[in-house]
Amino acid sequence: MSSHYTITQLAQEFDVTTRTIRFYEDQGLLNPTRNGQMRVYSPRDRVRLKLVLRGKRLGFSLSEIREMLDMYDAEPGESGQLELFLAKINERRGLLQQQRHDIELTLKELDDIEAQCRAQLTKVKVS
Amino acid sequence: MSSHYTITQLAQEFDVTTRTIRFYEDQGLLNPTRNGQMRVYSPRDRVRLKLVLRGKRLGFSLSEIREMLDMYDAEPGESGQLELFLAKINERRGLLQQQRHDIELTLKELDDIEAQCRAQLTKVKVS
DNA sequence: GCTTACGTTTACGTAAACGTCAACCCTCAC
DNA sequence: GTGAGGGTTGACGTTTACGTAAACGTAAGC
Repeated sequence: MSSHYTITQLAQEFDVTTRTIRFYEDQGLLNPTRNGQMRVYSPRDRVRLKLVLRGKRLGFSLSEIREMLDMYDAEPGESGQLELFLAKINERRGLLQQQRHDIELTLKELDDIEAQCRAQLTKVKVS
Repeated sequence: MSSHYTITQLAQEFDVTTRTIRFYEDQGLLNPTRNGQMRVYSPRDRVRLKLVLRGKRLGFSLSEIREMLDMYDAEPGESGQLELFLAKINERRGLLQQQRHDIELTLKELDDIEAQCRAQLTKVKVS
């Protein structure tokens, strides 16, 4: 639970290259401070990196991920902004639910395939 | 429930371009027959296209999707092959479960954000 | 004082997944 | 027979998400 991290620490912890981390900074996803010219990452940066990687596992593009990160630390704005923001949230929720549905379908199909496969296996072993 | 489809029919039904469909054929994901030089898609092709698009929504690459498609119509092989195949299935299942977990986390966080947002909204309206 | 290890910037390279022409072929209604 | 609306094959362009190499700074250890 350190209060700051070097780039290689983060790279090792999350199994990405330093290049990748720097690239994410270029894209405005991370904002490390500097000690001289060296990057210093705060726990907040670490969390954001974790969120970025989670987004990637879900197949979102970096710009979509940026949108989501922006949601996490959005300044509470005026009413109109908030309504619009709620809409964005719902849109993303819809996407995620669609994905979850797709996953359920695929998992079921994998079960079917495995069952057939196991049936075949015992058949082969018996013969 | 037609017995065959043209490329534009499929393109319209699934909201992709014909270019995309032809590209998937180049990648060996679809195998339409020909009437003269025109492509003719069978219901099987249609299902495969649907599976491809589902895979895309889950963020899988086309080569990963090809692997999954291969699973669907794998010839029941010999015992060793089958064991290996079962391993592949489990690997993919693991990925999907990880994704599902990621989705659950993200959905929860969206709920939190929305709650905060709504709280802010009533606050703004009251003041 | 030299190497080694880690960091930096700059910049060009690349693989994936298409988009976007161009140039061509059918065929069918007018 | 012509032109409009479908289809076809190249082939080059584009975006995203980094990889990779060059050229350099800095602090640690011998």
